[in-house]
Amino acid sequence: MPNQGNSAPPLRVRFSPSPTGLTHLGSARTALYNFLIARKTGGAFLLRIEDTDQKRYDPSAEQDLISSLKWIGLEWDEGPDVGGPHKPYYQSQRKDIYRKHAEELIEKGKAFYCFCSPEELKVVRETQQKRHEQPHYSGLCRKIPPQEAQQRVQNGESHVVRFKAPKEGSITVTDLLRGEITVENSKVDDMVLLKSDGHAVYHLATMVDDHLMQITHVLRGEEWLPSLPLHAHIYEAFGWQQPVWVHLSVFLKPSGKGKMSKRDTAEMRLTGQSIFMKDLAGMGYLPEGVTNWIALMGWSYDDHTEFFTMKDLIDKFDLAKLNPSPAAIDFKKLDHFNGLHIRALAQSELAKRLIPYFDKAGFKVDAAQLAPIVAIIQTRMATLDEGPELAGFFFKEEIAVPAEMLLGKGMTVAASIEAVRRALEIVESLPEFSATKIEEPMRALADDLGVKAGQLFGILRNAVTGQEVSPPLFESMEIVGRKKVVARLQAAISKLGN
RNA sequence: GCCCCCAUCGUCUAGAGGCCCAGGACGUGGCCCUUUCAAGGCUAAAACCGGGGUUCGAAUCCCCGUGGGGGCACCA
Repeated sequence: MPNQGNSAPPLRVRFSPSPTGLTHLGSARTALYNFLIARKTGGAFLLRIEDTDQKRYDPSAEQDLISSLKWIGLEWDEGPDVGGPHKPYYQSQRKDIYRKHAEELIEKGKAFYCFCSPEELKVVRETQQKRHEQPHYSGLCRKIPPQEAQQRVQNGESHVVRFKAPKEGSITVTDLLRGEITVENSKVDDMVLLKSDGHAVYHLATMVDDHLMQITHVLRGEEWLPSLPLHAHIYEAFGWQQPVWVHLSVFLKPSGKGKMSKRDTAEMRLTGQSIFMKDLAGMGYLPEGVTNWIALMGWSYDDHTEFFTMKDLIDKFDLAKLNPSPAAIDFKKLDHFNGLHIRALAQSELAKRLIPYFDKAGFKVDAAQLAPIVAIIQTRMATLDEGPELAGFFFKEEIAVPAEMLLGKGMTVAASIEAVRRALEIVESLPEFSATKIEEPMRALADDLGVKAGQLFGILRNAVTGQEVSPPLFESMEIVGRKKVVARLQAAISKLGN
């Protein structure tokens, strides 16, 4: 659908993760969609760190988060590291703001102080569960007269602030992807807004921040859908206008059965797959490939277009084409997209990105050395770490090739030796050692020997590259260079002779 | 147990009542190209969860069932 002149108004959106572990695919996609719609509409994308749970907050997770988002090319207009008009962007530093808002709600009679201890609460919850009821707050402290509650707070009694959820009637909230959702108010619990340590809980902190930071659209995970009615009530209690709610579907494990558990992710990493951005980067996936892949899990453009650069995505992304149903992750498809983006890379760029992988495999190479090689391996890689597997032989001084690999298909030892010997003669006598100049006499040699070209080339491939599977033979020979080819063929002859 | 969401090939999806005996992509099989492996081209198999409505007509709307997913904390 082409944009008809009067495009969408600029949206203010945010990604607000809680850094408690490594950044995974699901978070990355939520961040990506937020970023895309901000850029698309010329709006703003903010990053806000939800670190009100001091027990779970992990600074290294925050580092991982920032680097993961940057890796796929996301930039934020406001956030912890770049600042902005609504700072601070750490919820732990906004404690006073939340306290003030909690008090405002108490004054309005929309919240109350609760002095129930966690132990008491636990007992109530357990009996409710035994009775097969949805666990909910008993309502005990709701009845305490405000003055008395105020007094107890002033006396230093440990307390929390709870939302006074309406108990009559029902509430209808609208989600962009799912339409109207109506829930009985009796199902909305008196959730804790402010913990006894003075920190706000998500339900308060996020609503307050989204309002204060003038967020127009909330794109968040589907796991928040059950608390949407609560959130709508909180907005109403403050008298604020709600943002547009968009709940993105969750990612399911490859089997499609449930979302990834801690154990699943651990097992997956053992098999060389991972849902963590950090791992994906190390495994040789391109940020372009990963981005393309996750963008299409839950969003689509049309029937034919599947290859997207970030620029394309910004151009084409549209909230209206979001899909509400959960999606199973498929790593085969990642490989496909990654291959597509590897092939779309300029050769010089590919060479540059390949260097660290050769390095890791123990090959000291530079971009100039890699240049001719890239040309013949570019279509042969799904991930960058396949580079050294495919082309490591170019940089080895010696290659060890077992004798049985040097035997031509259906050929005797003697015939194989003869073939290599004759090929060696050609290699040594060629005036110009280039791929095109090598091929012709080698084909003639095969004819002369009475063997198929494939039989001869097979022996030579194994002798020169040490691999059954390699880039094209003659191009490889040219790059390896005459001197080394001669040495490797001589080594093959002596190996066969023993 | 209770609440909510979702439901098209194995997977990601197109489909907003007739364009659909359902299209694309990944994966899988076959063929072509080819010195191996890829890439590329062609091709095949493969789906509207079930039942009721509404309608001249339903993959598309409604209801029920079933299945799947998510949630029920002083975590986010």
